Amino acid sequence: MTQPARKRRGSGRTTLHDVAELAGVSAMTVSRYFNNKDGVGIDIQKRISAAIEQTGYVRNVFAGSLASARGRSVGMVIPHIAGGVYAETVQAVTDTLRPFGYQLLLASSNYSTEEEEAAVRAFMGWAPAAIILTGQKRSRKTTELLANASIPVVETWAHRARPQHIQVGFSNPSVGRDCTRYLHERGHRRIVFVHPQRTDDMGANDRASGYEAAMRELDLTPMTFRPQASVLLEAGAEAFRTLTGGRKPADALLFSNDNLAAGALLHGLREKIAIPQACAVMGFGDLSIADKLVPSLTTVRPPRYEMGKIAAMRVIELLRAIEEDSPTSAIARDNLLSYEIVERESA
Amino acid sequence: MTQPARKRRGSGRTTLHDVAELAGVSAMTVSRYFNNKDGVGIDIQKRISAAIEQTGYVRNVFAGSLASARGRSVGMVIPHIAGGVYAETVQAVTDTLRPFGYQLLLASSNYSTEEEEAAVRAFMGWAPAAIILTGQKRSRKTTELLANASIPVVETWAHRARPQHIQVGFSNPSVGRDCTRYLHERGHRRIVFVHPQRTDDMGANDRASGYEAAMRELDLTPMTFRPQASVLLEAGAEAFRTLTGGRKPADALLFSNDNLAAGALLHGLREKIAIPQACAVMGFGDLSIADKLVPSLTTVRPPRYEMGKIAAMRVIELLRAIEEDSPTSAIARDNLLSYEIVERESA
DNA sequence: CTGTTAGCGCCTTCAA
DNA sequence: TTGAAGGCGCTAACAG
Repeated sequence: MTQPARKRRGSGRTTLHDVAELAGVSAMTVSRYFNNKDGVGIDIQKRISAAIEQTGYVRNVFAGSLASARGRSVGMVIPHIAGGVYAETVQAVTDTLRPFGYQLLLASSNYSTEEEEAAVRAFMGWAPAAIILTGQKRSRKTTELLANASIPVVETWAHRARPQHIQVGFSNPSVGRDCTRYLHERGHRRIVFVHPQRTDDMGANDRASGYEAAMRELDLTPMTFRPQASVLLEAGAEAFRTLTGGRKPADALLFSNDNLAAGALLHGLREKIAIPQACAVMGFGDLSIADKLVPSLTTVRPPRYEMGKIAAMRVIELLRAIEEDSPTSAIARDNLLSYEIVERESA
Repeated sequence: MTQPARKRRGSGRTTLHDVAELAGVSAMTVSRYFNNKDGVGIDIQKRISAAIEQTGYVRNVFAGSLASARGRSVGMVIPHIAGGVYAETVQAVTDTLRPFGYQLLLASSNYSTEEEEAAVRAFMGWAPAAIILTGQKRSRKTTELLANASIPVVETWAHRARPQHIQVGFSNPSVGRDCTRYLHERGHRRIVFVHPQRTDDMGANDRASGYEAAMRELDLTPMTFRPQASVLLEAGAEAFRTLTGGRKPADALLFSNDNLAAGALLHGLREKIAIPQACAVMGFGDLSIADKLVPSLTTVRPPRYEMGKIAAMRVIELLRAIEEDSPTSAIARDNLLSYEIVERESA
């Protein structure tokens, strides 16, 4: 018998053609069934859906994406998956994208713009429908890559005056300002801002500048402190010890993050110092520890989940607009979300 | 002029052929350059790499995967991204896979086997090279899907006697047993196991059974308690209050998780009850709060990162073995990792 | 070590 | 509303 010259064996999985054959229609009709059901007769729809059920057919994403030059994924780069800060944003993105059939491609940059660049480069091969990034600091090359890709780009945890991409974030200076006013309203005057030890947390610097502005508006003298200790909790204790001692002790400490603040509360507990009576303590982040400390920590909850959700929604809207060739101008490019001051016992 | 009947415009991006033309070789050679550099002459390699650099070429994953019927991704389903328990495992998987060029496809099941099934089904279209799941409870359909896919499957956070897939986990009964012995060695005799309120945490049940076995071995009477309060922290307080009161108060509480234990510690702090003097407290999970509480919480650290790392490594080994057609029997199918009892102040 | 040929499975385009 | 033809960009199989 004459066998074909050579034959590549396929993946072995059922294909669109198998389903079409079983349903007694052409492959094209089955393809339409998936892409816009409306264009297929009701009776045929039933036959097709039965055939799909029977064969357990799953569409081959590669073939479809190759043919249509359109990916069914959204790439996302976050600084760090563990640690819980960005996990909620990722969760929101997957939650929001799932109903629309987009698959999340996740990569972690480990806080490095080079690793972010590598991740974006790797994404490109997947022809993602859109890319979601974290923060607003990127390498030149990354910016180039994104520009060339000409796909929607959304920055989460970002808030700048002249955004290059769609951005979703909150204002750190406002956080600093609002916290300062919050403390002022409660009668505190000698309010000190405690920096993190590392200076690479841009958000903290922005909160500090908001604090300084607010203090000046209130005719108070801004005072900042940067602990020496490298461990967060120790640094918090150091700040508390240093700033509440001396001749002119602070009456409120505004910490750049919850871990530092936790260190202060812990110090207070061990030394049996009454907080907030001796000195109020306020943090930022609303980490899971915040409401478990004694006293519970007054802090600021950033819109972690909301940022992911809004980012994903803007992506969906934009993709739909592009597909329908409708104007994208109605889609909000600058999404400034609100944070929440969580009033607890420590301030 | 005769124009071609119809022409689809490509994606517009540079293709393998563009690179090949620029380098003065055939497309196939460039393809080989990517897949096994060794099979290409040194001088040609240089020409190719220059051409890639010049054009900024990125391989189209879809075309490659379609042609080779081999995906360059690994699908992973976890119960919950936010919350931090599984985030570290995900981080480990991405960290480990990245050097090998595999892209992570992440999905969250929200603790539902149906959603897990949907995620696995969605993955199938991406022809993942392997799938990593969490836990050992799955729907019939999922098991079928996996069997039909005939790709490596790894279960993390799993430990069963007759594993269907490669599994990476630790023994919850052993945790219960070891904690019990730990408390016994420190002189505690009236040790009570505190269940979570919800009964769907299989791990907790397994730890309880380990506890019960150990107690019997020690000729002690196992006692368990299930709080009524629905909020974890309140439930922990309730357990502490209930179990340390009465005629025969417990002298050690083994909590099924850190949050419950934190509730107990918090209760102790508020009521000025000395822990561990009045009653020792031990948790499970080593959440970030554990070392920030007062007293700091003695607990068990599950190998969160390690599980992800080992899972990814087994995937890599298996894929390599399959590719090289070498036996896969040497690859460990049952990976039992060790946890660590973290001794702190509370027990 | 390098090139040629054909096809992976789907979708775009055109035609009916 | 449905079908036929061909190509998306790459790689397996074969040939040299």
